[in-house]
Amino acid sequence: MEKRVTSHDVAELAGVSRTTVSFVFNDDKQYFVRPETRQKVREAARKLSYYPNASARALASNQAKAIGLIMTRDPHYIAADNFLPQIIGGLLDVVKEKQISLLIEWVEPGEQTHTYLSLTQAKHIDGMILLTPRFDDPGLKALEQLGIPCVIMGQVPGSNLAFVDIDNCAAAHVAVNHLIELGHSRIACITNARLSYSSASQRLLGYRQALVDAGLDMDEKLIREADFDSASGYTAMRSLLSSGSNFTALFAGSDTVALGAMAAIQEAGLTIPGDISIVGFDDIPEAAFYYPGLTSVRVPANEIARQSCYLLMHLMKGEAPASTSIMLPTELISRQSTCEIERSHKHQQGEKFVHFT
Amino acid sequence: MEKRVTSHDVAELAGVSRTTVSFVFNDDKQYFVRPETRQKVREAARKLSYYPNASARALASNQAKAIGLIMTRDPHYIAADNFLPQIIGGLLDVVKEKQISLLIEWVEPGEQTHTYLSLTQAKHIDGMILLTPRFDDPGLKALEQLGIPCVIMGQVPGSNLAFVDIDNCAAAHVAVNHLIELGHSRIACITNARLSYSSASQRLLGYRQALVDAGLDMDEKLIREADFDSASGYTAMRSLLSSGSNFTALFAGSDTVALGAMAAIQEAGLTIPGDISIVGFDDIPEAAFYYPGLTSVRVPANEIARQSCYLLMHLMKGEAPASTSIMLPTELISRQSTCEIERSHKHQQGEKFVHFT
DNA sequence: AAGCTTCATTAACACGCGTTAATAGATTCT
DNA sequence: AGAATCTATTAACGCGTGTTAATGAAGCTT
Repeated sequence: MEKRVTSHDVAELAGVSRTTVSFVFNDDKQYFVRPETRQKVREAARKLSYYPNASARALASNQAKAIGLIMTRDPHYIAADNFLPQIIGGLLDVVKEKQISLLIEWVEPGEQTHTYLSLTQAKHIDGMILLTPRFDDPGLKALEQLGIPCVIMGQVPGSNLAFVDIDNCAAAHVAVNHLIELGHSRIACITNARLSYSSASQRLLGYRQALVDAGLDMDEKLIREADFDSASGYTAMRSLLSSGSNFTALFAGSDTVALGAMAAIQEAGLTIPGDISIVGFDDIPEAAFYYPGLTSVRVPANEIARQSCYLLMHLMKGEAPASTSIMLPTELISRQSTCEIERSHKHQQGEKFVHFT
Repeated sequence: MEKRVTSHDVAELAGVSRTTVSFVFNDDKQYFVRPETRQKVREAARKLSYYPNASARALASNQAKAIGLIMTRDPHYIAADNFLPQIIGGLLDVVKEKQISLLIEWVEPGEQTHTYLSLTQAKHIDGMILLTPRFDDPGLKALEQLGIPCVIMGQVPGSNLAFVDIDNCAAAHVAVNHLIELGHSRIACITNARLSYSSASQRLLGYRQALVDAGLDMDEKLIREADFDSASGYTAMRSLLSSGSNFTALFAGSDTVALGAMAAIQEAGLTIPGDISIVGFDDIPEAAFYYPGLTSVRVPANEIARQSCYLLMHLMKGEAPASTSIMLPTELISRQSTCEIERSHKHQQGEKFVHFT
């Protein structure tokens, strides 16, 4: 069992005090260390392969140098979340640049308050990013009251916490309107999650408003709730198809759900977009490669992650950021899964498809 | 600025010493605390909403109570990794149960040794799980020498580190053999990543052996390297199609890559499996919903994650685990993307598809 | 009643580092 | 030359906890 190398050892080898070593390693501008001394310290550290102890550092400085990504859905659904890799990719980019660590945590329903407080009070992390919390999350108020640095990816009405989001309602409106402009009037909707998740209810709202604004009838029988994964989208579409209601288009709350729906449609012997046009949401990297290429609302996942991270770091520094709520733009990406309703009566076979991406 | 609540405060309120508080919070079996005293302490802690400081704890006990998931590919490709959510889901499950934290880190090529050492020596984490490191990762030797608790998801030849993996070569062999049994002899291959990743080279090896074992010709012109994402699979297939070589089946190193290839095939006006049969790898949750449903090798992602985590925790305790290398079984899941070669000459339109899942 | 054991609790030190106020040395100013 | 200023470095304390060896209390034996 080798003795651990401490700053004391480095100081000794370099012939300076521990304090100087600390100054060097923290690049303290305030206290000037002679370049020559600095060099000696660096070299001694290298020789001993010294790595400053993170816990001791955190304890002394009262900063964990870490942030947490907190997820509220349970691991089973996390596994089906095709959006997550993009988020993590974006986050990793920034935390690497800022030299801090990223913690990932899952909170059980009912345990929110405890988990949030325990994570921050225990100083495991300096701040947290909440990934799409639910409407009714009771922990949010606690976070707000205690003034804990926190950014929500998504929005929770009634909360004053900082957030980064897209305008789900408006984006859904655009998506559905696209279908309407193509001549569709019977448009089904499958949500991306249960409605206690704000993104799901917001997207549903946009769907409703688009129909209303276009003066179309709203048929509640054309609405289904899915549950994050493709399987639930598949089930929802089967239910729609067997319900007897007729429709010529679908607005899906996520690409993952849309994929399941597409499978159900094709399995039933119907064609896309010939019989049913589909618009998805998220524009995950795979959407362009689905068959047919899925028209979708591009959500700047990477940018959401990055902005959340930057915003959080501002809050952690105690700086008042320019804005505590950031809305990022979305864009409808048109591919082959949507077409004018007239075409639905034409023959669709042998059609060539061209990718837009 | 409120003063932080420490174990001292709790001790005071409960009328005991700080040591006793520590005993209570660590459920120390060795030192008996009277149930009555224990109760007093618990209540005092609750009243003050006391959360033990993680850094101080880590410093004093020399355990971070955290493990790290270390990824070697860069954020851009992490974003396209549909396998990741399953891994994270499985990991979260276990670490939650064991009451430890999960850190996620990305290491730059060239920085491996430094990053690994810094993470463990600095005691940010007690152990690490390396997600599919590359063949030539120089940091692995350092980890081995220092005896740092570490589990590899995947395999690196020449390393004695513990690992959890599937038999990539054998599984690929089975997958390709499936195509051969269906009568295919001209089978293309697109790897799931560059060959410096061991899973990619192992799967390619299985492909080669299957052809050899069946006495078929090996045509190097039918092999392409992809790069994790669907886009690279798409590009690879375009390259295959325009190369002039003819083939009636494809073995893709991952479902994500397979999806890109499928898009390229369909875009070229060819049908699956009519003109080209496809077998993927991973069996990600979406594979069943692709069009057509993708025949794939099921990799027990969740189980890999769980076993890795358990194994790592054994190593962290210093226990000698039953086995330091775990191989998990795979299974070929047959769906609609593969068929006998004879069918390729029949008319494929209007075919109904049935899902197996 | 003195000695021994068991049970419950505690005082005191250690963990490795950040940070402030103080010190010694070098330089400039009057 | 002496005082004042600046530069480079350090001694000493504190961060909040885990842990060991020691202490005291209580019960039991002889």
